[in-house]
Amino acid sequence: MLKNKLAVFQTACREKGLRVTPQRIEIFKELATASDHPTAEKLHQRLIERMPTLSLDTVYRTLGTFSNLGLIKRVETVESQARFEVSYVQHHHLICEHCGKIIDFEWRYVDDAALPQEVQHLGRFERKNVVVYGICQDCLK
Amino acid sequence: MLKNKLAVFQTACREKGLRVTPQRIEIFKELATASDHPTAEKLHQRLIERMPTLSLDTVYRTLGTFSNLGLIKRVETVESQARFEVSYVQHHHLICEHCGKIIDFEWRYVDDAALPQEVQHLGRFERKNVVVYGICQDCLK
DNA sequence: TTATTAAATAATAATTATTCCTATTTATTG
DNA sequence: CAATAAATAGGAATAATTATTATTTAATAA
Repeated sequence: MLKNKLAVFQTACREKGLRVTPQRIEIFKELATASDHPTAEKLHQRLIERMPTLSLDTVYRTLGTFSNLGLIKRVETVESQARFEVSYVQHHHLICEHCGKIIDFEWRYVDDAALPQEVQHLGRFERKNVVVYGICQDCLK
Repeated sequence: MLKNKLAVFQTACREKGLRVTPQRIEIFKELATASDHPTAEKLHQRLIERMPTLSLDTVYRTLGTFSNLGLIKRVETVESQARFEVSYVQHHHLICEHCGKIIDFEWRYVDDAALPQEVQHLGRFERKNVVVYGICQDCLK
């Protein structure tokens, strides 16, 4: 499936006039195969193993570019460090207040719901994002 | 109504063993009467008008204390600067991607909904927070 | 295939946001 | 009013992110 994602990614880059550089490919690949919603710094740490000269700035810059183009998503959290993901299906997040873990979950009930009447005239609001705080199973033990 | 909020606030402080200092009162008051979900920095700017010696650190420290005790809430955004609010009724947020404005709205439909079945065994998750991104009316013009 | 060129990168400096340190002040309690 | 633990101010430190600039490189077209 990664090959698929990569193909989609490369096509998207070309469509938007973005160059397909080795750095961009590796950053995307790393994020696409990660399931822990890593920070820019964490991604950088992982990537320099195979790309020793990759700079942290490039990771930040690239994540910013991708997220502006909608290729990846910034997960909204209450922490100071931003966390990222490559997302294909619409989903929401559980955040453990104890260990900071972020868990994806799907919730069609909300995805399909119309926003309250009074929101309609406040603007054009569409992308719904639910974040649920609590304690994860591991931390409950 | 501010008097009410202040009374509640002072009682809460005493219950939790927090001293009721002028700084804490002013910070709480400022946040309770603000409707723009200000950042720590913005609050500080407003407060030094009437409390010239108030330090930025105190604002940060105090907001942290309040939010740990549940007296105020940190609004989750995708920006680097944290934003705060005093909230009494459960509500959610619309965020304008153009100007950054945050608008509160209520959504009982979601508040009352049970989380999906499969979330049940992932831990104890309760506080639901919906953030909807879009463009506000002002920015649409 | 190679030359051209605008875009992207690496490295480092700079900036922003937030937290820490410590001496001083102050709210609470008796 | 005195004692004291908690809170504050001010500045220094750290963490997260962004900007600067010289160098490299992907894309394009000859």
